[in-house]
Formats: sequence, structure tokens, C-alpha cells
Amino acid sequence: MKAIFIVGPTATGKSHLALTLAKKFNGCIINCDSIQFYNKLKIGSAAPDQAEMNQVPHYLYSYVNPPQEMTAGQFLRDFHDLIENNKDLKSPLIIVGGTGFYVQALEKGMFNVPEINRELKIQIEAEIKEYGNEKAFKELIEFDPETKIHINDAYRIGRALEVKRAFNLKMSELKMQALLNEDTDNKFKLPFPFIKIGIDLDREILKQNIASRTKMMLKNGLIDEVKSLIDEGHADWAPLSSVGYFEVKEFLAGRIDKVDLEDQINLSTRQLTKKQRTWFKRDLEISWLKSNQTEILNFVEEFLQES
RNA sequence: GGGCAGGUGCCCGAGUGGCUAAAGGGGACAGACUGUAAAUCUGUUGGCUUCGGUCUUCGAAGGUUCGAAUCCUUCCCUGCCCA
Repeated sequence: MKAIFIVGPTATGKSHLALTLAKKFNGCIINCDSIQFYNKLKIGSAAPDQAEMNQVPHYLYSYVNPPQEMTAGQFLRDFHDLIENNKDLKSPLIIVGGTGFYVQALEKGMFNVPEINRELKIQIEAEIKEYGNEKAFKELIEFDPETKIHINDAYRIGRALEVKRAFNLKMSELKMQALLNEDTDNKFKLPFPFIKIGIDLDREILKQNIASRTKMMLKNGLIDEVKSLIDEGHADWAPLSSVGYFEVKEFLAGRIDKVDLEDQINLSTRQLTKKQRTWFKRDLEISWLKSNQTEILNFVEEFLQES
């Protein structure tokens, strides 16, 4: 078994490339996009359509339903379950997605943190909300003076406090343990050879792609997709605060004018691609290839021929 | 032609004599990131600098003042109202 990661900013044609490669090399496609997991978020996440899914086996797409929320850890478990138990999986696995954190999880594994009970999470969240970051941060910094978490980063402070209160462990300790004792998390690392291909476009072209993609999403019923989720009572579902969905929610709540909706989505999408670049830029093992078909095909072919 | 409001850095916008290279927001750029990650958070954002400074900047030109984005004069432009 071999794997090919296809990563990079959104709207660069990664999914299309994945399809081409999977057909050409008789492989299958695995999702590594944090929104395309969700069953009811197809339009706004630009998930592959049925026609595309029929051409090549696609895994880990559209399988999570509200109010269930995905986590990197759960995704990693789902992925391992898939590669260990699904005998139909065909090599190469083409792993596509723009979510750097999830790509990292599949590739390098995650140090294991046992499940933290819901009450504690809710309680900490409420405490931070009520007493502010400072109090929570104080608790954190006294426990873990080395922490690099910023006082304003309420989400990370909360998570670190969960781990502290539940297990009396520091995030930095866990990280260090994982680094020193490779065995503990080795089992989650991707257990076969792989390459990472990065796809990016000139910013001006990408801007145009984003614009036409947004237009298409709106035309295809993005607003209705959101509306029906809200009608079903999922307005607070976390993934609805992602790019596109958030703006539509704002529009439905009357906080964005219809005329501004499209521009807002375009803007947020561009800002997303910026962050995706920042993430992937630091991974020096990614081979950045222009969407030049032959170049990519040769590169992949060479990799697949290595024993 | 008359009245009123206004012209501020990439944009919006605060400032109405010194503490102002000028609040705040947006955008842009750069960055962090192990269970929300399309989330969350951080830094920078006039030029030069030996980092102590220094030069240019708030529609334009003049003027008052030790000192002006802030006061005065004229001019140009924008919006609304009256002719």
C-alpha cells in the first residue's frame, strides 16, 4: 500500500486532480477536508458529487451527521479503522484535503489523550465565558509556566485546562513524551510509504476560481442547505461557523445584506486560502507542483514504481 | 447663485492647538496551532536609520503661533437642502 497526499489551498483543483490520479493509477480517494466529512454540508464544502464518487471509490466523505461533530482524533481513528479493516481499499490511497491539521494527524499521528467527559468541557467553557480569559489563563500558567498558549486564545486555554483537570497533565508534557517515546504514538503514524504533493495557483487566478465557485454554490442552493439545518435545530452546530456557512447564517439572521453575501463569502474564502498556505508552507517535505498534468503524473509514477 | 455638512494613512473612521506618524475597525502581509482547525489566536502595516533619531504626511496654497490634522484667508472637490 502506498499513499499520495494532495494538499494546498482550497479552490485549486485538488479534488479534480485526485480523481485523475485515482483513475489513472487505479487507486481510491480519501477525504482529508474538515468540512467534507459532514453529510449535510455538501454544497458549501464543494464535496465531490455523486457522478464523481461513482467513478472511483471515495472514503470518509459525507458520513457525519449533525449534531455530531468531528475531531482530528476521531478522524484519525476512522482512518485507521478503514485501512485496517477494509479489504477493498486499493493502492494508492489518494488523500486529498486542505486541512493541514488533519493531514498532519494522518501522517504523523496524534499523541493520545483519553476522552474527557462532556460535563467538564461544558463547565470550563462556562467558567471562561463568565470570569474571562484572565482567570483561566492564570490557572493554566501556574500549572504550566512553559505554556505557549496566548492569553486571548480562549479555545486553547480551555482545552489545556480540560487536560489539566481531568488528568493532571500539561499539554507540553504530552508533546514532549510523544517526542521522546516514539512508540506510544508510532502506531498512529501513516504505516506505509507516501508522498505529499502541494497544489497552488497564482493568487489572481485563485481569486477568480473562488469567485466562480461561490457563485456556483449560491446557485446550487447553499442558502437552502443552511436554512434546512437551522430549521432542524442545528444553528449552533460547530461546522456551520465555517467559511460560506457562517456568512449564510449571518445573512439569514439579517446581519448581512443579500448584495454583500457573495462578496463576503469570497473574502472569507480568500482568507482561508491564505491560512492554508501558511500552514503548508512550513512543511518542507511537500513537493509543490504546478497543475501541470505530465509533471505530476511522472512524479507519481516514479513514486509508485519504487519498491 | 444661496444655506448647511464634509474632504484624515490602502479603505472606513476618531481626533478639533503640543502627550499625534495620528485612536478604533476593515483589508493586506507575516506567523502560531494535538480532539471546533473552513475553527481559534498573535504580530506588522509612511520613508530612511549607526535604532538615539530624522524626513515627508491629515483636499490645495498662503497666514497666525514657540508649536497646527486641529485656528484664520482664499481656492478646489463631494453630499444634502433652498433658488
